[in-house]
Amino acid sequence: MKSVILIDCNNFFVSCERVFNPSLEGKPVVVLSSNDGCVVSRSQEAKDIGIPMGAPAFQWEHIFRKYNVHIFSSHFSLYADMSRRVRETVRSLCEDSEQYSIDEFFVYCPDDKDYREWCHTIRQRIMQWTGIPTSIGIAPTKTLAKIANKIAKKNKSFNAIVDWQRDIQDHEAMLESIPCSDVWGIGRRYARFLLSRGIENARQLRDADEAMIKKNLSIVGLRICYELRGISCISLTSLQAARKTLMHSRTFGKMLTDYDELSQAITLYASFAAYSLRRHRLVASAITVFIRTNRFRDDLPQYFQEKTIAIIPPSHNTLFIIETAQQALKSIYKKGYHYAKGGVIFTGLCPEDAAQHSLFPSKYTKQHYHNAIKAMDSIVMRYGKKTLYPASCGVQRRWLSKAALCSPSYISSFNDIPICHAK
DNA sequence: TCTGGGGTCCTAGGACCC
DNA sequence: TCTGGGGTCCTAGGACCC
Repeated sequence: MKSVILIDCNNFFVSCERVFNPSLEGKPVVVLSSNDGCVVSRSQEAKDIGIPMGAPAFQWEHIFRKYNVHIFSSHFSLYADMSRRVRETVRSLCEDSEQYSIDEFFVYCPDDKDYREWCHTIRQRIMQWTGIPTSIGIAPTKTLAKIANKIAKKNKSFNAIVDWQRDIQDHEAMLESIPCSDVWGIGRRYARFLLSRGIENARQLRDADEAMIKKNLSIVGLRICYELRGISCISLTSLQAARKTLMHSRTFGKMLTDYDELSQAITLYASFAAYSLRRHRLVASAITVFIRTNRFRDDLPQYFQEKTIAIIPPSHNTLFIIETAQQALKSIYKKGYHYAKGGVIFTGLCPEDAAQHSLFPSKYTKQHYHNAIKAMDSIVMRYGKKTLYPASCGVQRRWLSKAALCSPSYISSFNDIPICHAK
């Protein structure tokens, strides 16, 4: 039987902060979502205090103070770069690997050997080359590898590596101890449904009636049952699938009522997203703009609306895209609401060199527009995002998201490079 | 006062075609 | 009075993930 190995970075965002600030070791640390809203990463010490995932920061402030919790805003460019370093390290050791998320990697092994020694080497090298601690699960299927990984994280006696076949003696008892909601692919809705049918744990889910599962949890649920039995249904996709959507959205730093301010925000997001398209060498064939009020404020009238407009011909030209985005916003904006969040979503992505040309080209397909965008990008690349931007993005930007507690740009800004003092 | 952002996959149903 | 059937494509909505 073949094996799947899941390498998972421990408390990834917190671990990234610790690499550059070792004094945080052993202390409770949390990283907040953008706009400093919710807790999205916790050190073990923070978990031990009882701070849950997703905790709204403002509700937990007194706990943060009481236990002297170190708090950081999300620093995504830093985490993305650290993720790239871990990926390169994994690739240096594993031929067949797949990056599943920013902090997880599946590795495929051709036969059923004892991989523990090798996994120790992988952990050690990732730690040595990147400073990021990891946990590893080994099993016949991805779903079981996820479970093995979870056991490795929870139970320190395994030394961070668990082989489902070799290290777990009583598989029935182990599966019975795992609630359905802890199984990969079973979310809140499905867990509630399963519970209503008397299916409480992974063992019962594994043995559940197939027709009933397929009918209510679709083919996805049935695959999970098979995977729990050790029959692999979720294959390893070592080739990076083409991206299908690209989105940029933010909660505003304050609620907006004014159309001009809202338009500035949407324009800025659209220009960031267009830049992202160009970096990925993609063009989009449609843009969706959405705006919404604060869903937690039931004392205020609620409004959510979105509008999709085709981009013909498909483009990544910032000027064309912001013109289209503004047109979309105009059609959905309603006066009198307090807007809390907005964004743009690109769909119908295709590689820039494979895009369909239009019979009636827009003015933006002309060469001097390409040249202008190219010049803008090179200035931004060299001097940073804040040096040059369309005037319609606004200058004051009182609506910008909060990120008050962001760590320095250790690896992307010369001014922030850490300095070591030898004694 | 303050509650994230960015993705994927599956299904049902309608439009359309022959 | 009698009014096909099967296939594909697209989209919206719902579920999930980290």
